[in-house]
Amino acid sequence: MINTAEITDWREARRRAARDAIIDAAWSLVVEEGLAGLSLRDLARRAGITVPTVYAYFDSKNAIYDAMFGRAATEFAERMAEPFDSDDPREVLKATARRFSQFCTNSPAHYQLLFQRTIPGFEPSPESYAPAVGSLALARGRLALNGITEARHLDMWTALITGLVDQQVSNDPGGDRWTRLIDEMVDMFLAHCKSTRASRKPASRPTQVKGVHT
Amino acid sequence: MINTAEITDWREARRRAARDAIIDAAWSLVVEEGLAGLSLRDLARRAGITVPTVYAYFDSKNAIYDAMFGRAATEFAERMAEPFDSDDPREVLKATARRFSQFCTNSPAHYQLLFQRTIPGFEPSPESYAPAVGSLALARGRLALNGITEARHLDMWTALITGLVDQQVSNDPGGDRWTRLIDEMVDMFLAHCKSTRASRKPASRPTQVKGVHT
DNA sequence: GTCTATAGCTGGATAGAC
DNA sequence: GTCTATCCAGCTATAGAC
Repeated sequence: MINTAEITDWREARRRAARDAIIDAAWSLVVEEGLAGLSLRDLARRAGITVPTVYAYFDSKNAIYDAMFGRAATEFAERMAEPFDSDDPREVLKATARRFSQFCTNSPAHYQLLFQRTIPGFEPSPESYAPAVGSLALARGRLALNGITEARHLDMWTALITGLVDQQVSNDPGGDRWTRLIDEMVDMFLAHCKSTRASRKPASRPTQVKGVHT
Repeated sequence: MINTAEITDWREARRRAARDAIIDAAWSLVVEEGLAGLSLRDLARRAGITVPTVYAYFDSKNAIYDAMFGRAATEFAERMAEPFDSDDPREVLKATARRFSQFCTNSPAHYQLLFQRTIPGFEPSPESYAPAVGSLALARGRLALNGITEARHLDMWTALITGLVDQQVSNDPGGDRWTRLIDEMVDMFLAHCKSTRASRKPASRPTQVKGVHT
């Protein structure tokens, strides 16, 4: 005997698989052609379907961007959550920075969609955005292991790392002119935080997280 | 008696003025609507002319981007070259960073065109790019006044400053959550360079400038 | 759900009269 | 040099048959 709930589950699984396949095609296309060059025609062709079929699964192009964002954010969170070889807090921090930069330089398109806001009308939905928040908390914890807890220093950390990545992607794509500076940057940062502990006054006004960070 | 050289000069001045007016309109439009939203129709309307007239002065849309780049690079170079109140090298460096960030946060569109490479088929011509090279030399000189001469440290400097600006523009537009960290960042950077002088081995392989930096 | 066919629009760029 | 008028390519999105 078959109940209706089973049928519903089965249908929803099929539907999700189809959606996933479309997002697969979208990412493979965007990695090759760039984020701006994504068109529904090309996407449909790559996915082996037609444009109206795409619309059977996504309401609009922005809905596709949103699903792409969610996929990328999940992959990013998983990558950053993987365990490290070392237990030394400093090494963990360096490895974190290296992972982040590797993720971004491997695919500038991922970096662009997740961390820069370059697509005109698009903002990620809270659901797609959720995994990124977890990653930020993770980074906060790894900084805390190094005795860094001030909000000001967390902002400095994100600026340091994204600055390296940004220069690398913009001015030396495929190279390592900036990424090879990661270890030195982290050492500099840790030395600074240690030396200024309780010597500078902390940031006075409350800050709010608006974007995705390491 | 009128000679032909005078007539030629006069015509060229007129032509240059007309070109300038079009670039004026282009920038005013881009500052309002964003860099990606520039269309020749809107541009012509804003400039009070028609599309074919635009083509009488520019061969293509990319030629317009190039002229916009040249204008922005010149303004940037002039701004960065203005004298400072203090003679203290450290203060000069901080003021340099503040000026840079102010220029970028005042108009993210300028920042995007000059320092990020987000427009698909566009690369600036050497002529438009020239002023930026001068600014880089200027920054190198100001770092040298602080005893910083290694190429590695110059790259760290550009990463630090653009990182702050990037986070500011992306995640707290209109605010100062990151820009207010400039002084602390510069102090951290100077302390690091001082402490590592002749203690770390210098970067081994030669580096080449591909992009515009501070 | 998937297709063919097409609407409806906006983009860059041009022809040709004046 | 400046216009009117137009071309043509690309885009997102939809109507309607199956």
